[in-house]
Amino acid sequence: MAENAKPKRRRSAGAVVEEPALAGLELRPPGLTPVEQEAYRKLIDAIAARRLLPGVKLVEEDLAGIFGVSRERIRRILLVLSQHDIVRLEPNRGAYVARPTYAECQDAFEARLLIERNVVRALASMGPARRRMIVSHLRRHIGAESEAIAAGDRVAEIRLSGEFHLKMAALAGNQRLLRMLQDIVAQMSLALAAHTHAHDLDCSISEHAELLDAIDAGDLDRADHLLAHHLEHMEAALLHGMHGEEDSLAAALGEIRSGNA
Amino acid sequence: MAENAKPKRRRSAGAVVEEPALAGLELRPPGLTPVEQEAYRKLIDAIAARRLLPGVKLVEEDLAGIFGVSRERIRRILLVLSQHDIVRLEPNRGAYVARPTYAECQDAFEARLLIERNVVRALASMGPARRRMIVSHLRRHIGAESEAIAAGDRVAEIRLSGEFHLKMAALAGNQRLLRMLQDIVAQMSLALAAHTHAHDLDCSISEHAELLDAIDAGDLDRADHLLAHHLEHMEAALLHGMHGEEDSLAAALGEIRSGNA
DNA sequence: GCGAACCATATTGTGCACAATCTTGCGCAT
DNA sequence: ATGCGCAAGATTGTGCACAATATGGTTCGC
Repeated sequence: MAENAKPKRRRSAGAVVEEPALAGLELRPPGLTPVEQEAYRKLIDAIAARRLLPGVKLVEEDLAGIFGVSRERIRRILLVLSQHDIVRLEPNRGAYVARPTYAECQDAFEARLLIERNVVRALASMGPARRRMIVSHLRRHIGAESEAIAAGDRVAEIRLSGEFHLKMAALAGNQRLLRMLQDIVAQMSLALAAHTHAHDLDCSISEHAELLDAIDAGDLDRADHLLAHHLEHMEAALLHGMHGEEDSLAAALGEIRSGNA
Repeated sequence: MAENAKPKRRRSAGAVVEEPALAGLELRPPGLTPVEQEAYRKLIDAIAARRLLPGVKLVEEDLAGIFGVSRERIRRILLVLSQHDIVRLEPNRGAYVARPTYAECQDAFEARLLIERNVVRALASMGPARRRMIVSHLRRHIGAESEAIAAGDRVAEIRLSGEFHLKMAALAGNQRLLRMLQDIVAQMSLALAAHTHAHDLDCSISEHAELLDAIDAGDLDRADHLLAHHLEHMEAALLHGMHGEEDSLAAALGEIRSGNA
C-alpha cells in the first residue's frame, strides 16, 4: 500500500537489463517532463558520439523544430544542461555546447580519478558471488566494444568506451557518485573532441579487459594501479593536446567549426 | 590583449577576501540572471541556517512576492535547485524542500568523505608558505565560530560550521570538487534538520581546530585520520537518527512540520 | 451515519505575443 | 579603400492569459 508507484518496469531498454543496479544509468534529470528528458538524452548522446562539437550554437527555435516541442521546453532543457556544464548559456547571446578550459579539465580529471578509484575499489572488494555477476556483465560489454571496433563503427566504439566506466560506477551502487561521473564523462568527451586531434586513444579496450581481470581476481592494489594508469593515460593525451592553446588564438580559431546542419 | 576580461575585481565581499581561491565559494549557478542568483543564494542560506526545513512547500507565487520577482523567474530558480537535489519538484503538485532518504544520505556521506579526504590531503601537502597562509585563514574562521558559540548565536554557529569545510575545499583549489561538496553539504544540512532531533553535534569546533593543527604540521596521516573520524562522527549521528524511520509512518508524519509563514 | 461523487478554489503548466538585445549588411563620409 | 554609423533581421528574454491539474469541502444517495 505504501509502496512506490513503479510496479512493473525494467526489461524495456533492450540489451541492458537483468541487473537492477544498472537502472541508474539512464539519465533522468528531475524537474523535466518525460518528453523533455527524451530530448535531453538525445542531446547528451549526440555529444557522447561526437556529433555535437564544442562551441556549436544551439538555437532554441531550431531545436524546438527538431525535437517537435515548444521553445519554452527547449529553454528549460538548456538551463538544466547548463547546470551540468554541458552547455554554456550566454545572456542574450544564446546557448553553446561547452568548450571546457584547461583548468576545468584538470579539475575534472582529479575528481574523476577520485571517484573511479573508489568505484573500482568497491567492486574489487565485493563478495565473490556478486563480483562474478558484475564481471560477467562487464565482460559482455567489452565484447560489444570489440565488435564495434571490428565493424569499424567509430561512433559506437567511443560511446561504449565511455559507458564502460559509467557501468562500473553504476554497479558499485553509489547513485551520487554515478551522477557526478556522468557529468564528468560528458565534459571530458567535449574536451577530447575540442582539443584532441588524433583521438585514437580515447580508451584502449585492452586496458579495460586487464582492469576487469584484476577486479575479478579481487586484487585491489592491481585494479587500483591499472585504473590510475588508464586515466592518467587519457589525461596526458588530453592535457598535452590542450597545452598552450588555452584562451589563445588557436582556441578562438577553433570556434570556426560551428555551422548548423 | 588576449587576456580574460576580468581586470580588477576581488576585494568586494567585505570580510572574506585577500585570498583569491575563496572567490569560488560564492554560489553562482550558470544560466541565472544576477537577480535570480540573489534569490537562489537566499534560499540556500535559509536552508543552511535551518530556517527552511525539509518538506516545506515552496509556492511559486509566494516566493515571487517575497523576492519581488516574477513567477517565471522563481520557476527557473526552482528548476535549478532541483538539479542540485535541494528541492524536489513534483509534477502538478509543486516544489518542496528536499527530504533526503536514508540511501541518499549514505551515498552522500561516501562521496563527501572521498572529496574531503582529497581536500585535506591536498592542503597538508602544499608548500610551507602557502600552507601557513591557508591555516591562518582557517584559524580566523574558527575564531568566528568560537565567537558565535560564545554569543549563543546558534544560527551563525551552524552556518560557520558547514562553511569551514567548504573553505577548505575552496582553498584546495579544485572548483569542481568544491561545487560537488557544496551540493553535498546542503543536502546534509537538510538531512540533519529532518532526521536529527538533538543536533548539538553538527560539527564540533574542537575537531576543526585539531584538524587544522595537523594540516599546519603537514602531517598527512594524522589530518586524514582526524577528518575521517570527524565525518564518521557526523554520519553515525545522522544515520542513527534516521534508522528505521525511512519511508515509514514516522517519515510520513514528519511532513506535518510544513506551515508557511 | 457513512461513503462517494461533485463542485469551488488554489496552484501549477504552457503557449503566445511582444519587448529587449545582438548580429549583419549596407551606405555614407572621410 | 577604410572605418563608422545606422537600420533591418534574427534571436533571446519576459510577462500575461488561460488551460490543466490537484485539493478540500459540501452535498447527495444509500
